[in-house]
Amino acid sequence: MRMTQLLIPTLRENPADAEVVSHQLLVRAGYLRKVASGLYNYLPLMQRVLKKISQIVRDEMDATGAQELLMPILQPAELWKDSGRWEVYGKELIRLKDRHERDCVLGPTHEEVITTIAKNELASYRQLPMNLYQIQNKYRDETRPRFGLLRGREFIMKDAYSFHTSQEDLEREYQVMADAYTRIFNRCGLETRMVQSDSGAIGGNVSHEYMVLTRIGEDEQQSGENDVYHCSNCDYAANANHASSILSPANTTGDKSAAEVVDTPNATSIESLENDFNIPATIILKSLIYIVNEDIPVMVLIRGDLAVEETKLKNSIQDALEIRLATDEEIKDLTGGSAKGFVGPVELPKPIDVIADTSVLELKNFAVAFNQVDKHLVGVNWDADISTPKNVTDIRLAQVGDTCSACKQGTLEMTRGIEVGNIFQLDTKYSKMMNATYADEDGVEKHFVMGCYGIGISRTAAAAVERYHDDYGIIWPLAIAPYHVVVVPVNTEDETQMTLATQVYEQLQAAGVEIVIDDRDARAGMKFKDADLIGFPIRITAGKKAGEGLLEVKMRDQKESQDLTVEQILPFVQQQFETWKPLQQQPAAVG
RNA sequence: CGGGAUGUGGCGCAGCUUGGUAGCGCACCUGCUUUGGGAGCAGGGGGCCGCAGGUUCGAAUCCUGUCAUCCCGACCA
Repeated sequence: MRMTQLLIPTLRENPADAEVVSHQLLVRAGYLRKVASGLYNYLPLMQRVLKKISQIVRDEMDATGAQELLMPILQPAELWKDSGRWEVYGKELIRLKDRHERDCVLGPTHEEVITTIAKNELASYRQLPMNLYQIQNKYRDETRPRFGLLRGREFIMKDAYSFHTSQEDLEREYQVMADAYTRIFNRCGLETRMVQSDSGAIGGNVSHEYMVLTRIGEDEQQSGENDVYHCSNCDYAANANHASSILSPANTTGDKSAAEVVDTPNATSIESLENDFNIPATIILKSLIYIVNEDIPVMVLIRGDLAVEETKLKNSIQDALEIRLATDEEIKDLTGGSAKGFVGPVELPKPIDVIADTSVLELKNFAVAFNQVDKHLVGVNWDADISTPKNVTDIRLAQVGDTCSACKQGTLEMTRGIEVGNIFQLDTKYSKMMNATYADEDGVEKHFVMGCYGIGISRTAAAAVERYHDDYGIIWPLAIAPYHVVVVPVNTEDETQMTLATQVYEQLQAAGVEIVIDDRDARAGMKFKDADLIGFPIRITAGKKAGEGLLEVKMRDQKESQDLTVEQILPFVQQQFETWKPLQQQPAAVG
């Protein structure tokens, strides 16, 4: 294509409303324009990148035997009421009414629709297993869209759904998908890590996320990244909302002491107890009150130095849709006049359900508040002073340095990553809710065992920019670049340069190379700046040495350039395709 | 949904405190000179100053309301 005919509106300055690098660069380089908060026009360059990524996804999905179809964005509310998610999904679900006042939704995902297809069209075990996928726009009414394409209200996603007769077959397909995902991201040039995760609103048992690893360790500004914990010894990796760990034991030596009351004026925090009253955080029993579904109070017990992981907590409470910390007034009401910092599981006016983290069981001679302001009990022991909690589970946020719960040898480290894919074992959650069944060998109707597998197409593009850029602009991996090559005639009025540039342009184009000729009557500096900003992997310049028949070839990710003749150009470019290897990351085994 | 900020040609911003007929840089159009890292000179076009009320002889500027956008938090594929 000729640059003069392309819509590539580059900007000299960063847009004022873009915070993260991928957003800034995609707007500046002419890929993206905002329509409204969280909604974007994908300009021609962006569309080409999205098509590249989509095609890689299609190739690999098709290679596994999955079949592509397309389901509607606009869906009837009935389906969502059938699955129960009309109530569960919350405000992120975009709901609207049609002219007949019928409730509708814009699909954030398509489990309901696909399960209906299975229900209606798959009648026999002979048709199973089956894996169906689509690449489609998705809608989520984010409370706060931000980070450009990393969290929009509309995004493009590949979503696949598989149907099976058994858990074993689901697990087989799950591994097939895990391997396909690794190949997909490798081909996109992205290093990913598969991590265990919480399955959230999608539901189900086992789930993993694919994270593009970005910065390591630095405490920089957020950019749509998540914390990823991984083991220094084995290949265990998990999202913060799922990571488990083995704690270094607290001080549990010594004889049991007798409990006594101490005055702790104004000790409303763990730090205060530690600093002002010399009570180590590791022997404090921290008590928090959460309100579940705006209704039911729950007391949460955890060791003083640890933090509650709220997703884990929510998952441990049956039917919990929403949880939050109690307000000061609620604390006062529930504890008979106590206040933050002095809440405890003893001497409550009315009993409150208690959920304890596993960390509290081994506490000995510990300190605890008992709903008396400015007082704590110390030297407390389970059973002797307080009955041991019955509802004990892992609800804590893992800490860097904790012992790995998988291999029990390594320690947990943390890195940051952008989630670009996820895979779930749904089991029979949706098929049961929507009563989707098939006839098995005995003629008995059984619920489909299901899996679902997502890849954020638009998010993957943004993640690639986050991962591959420099001060001058984007550095696309060859496989997902909008064009492979840009030819820059330094001076369009110089006939020698233009002739040579045109010759190369036509030759490469004829050979199937995706190429742009920058035929704008502009200064060389501007063309170079734009080429760097846009991120063409290969730049060919027809300049000073055009008279000698030489062109300057430079790779976007390298500093040096070399001079080649017209005859040498095509072999050189073809060599780049051959030597540009997708990452050779090995697929992970699903644990 | 809580806290904070901002809305002025396509983009980035000044002007607002102290009301008086809207300005700068980039981009755009014309001409000339330039042509290897975002050129120079000359000329030119484009703005209901987010929107709606109000105060005033007069409002981008002051007041009220409203909408939108962004940041922090809560939430999250």
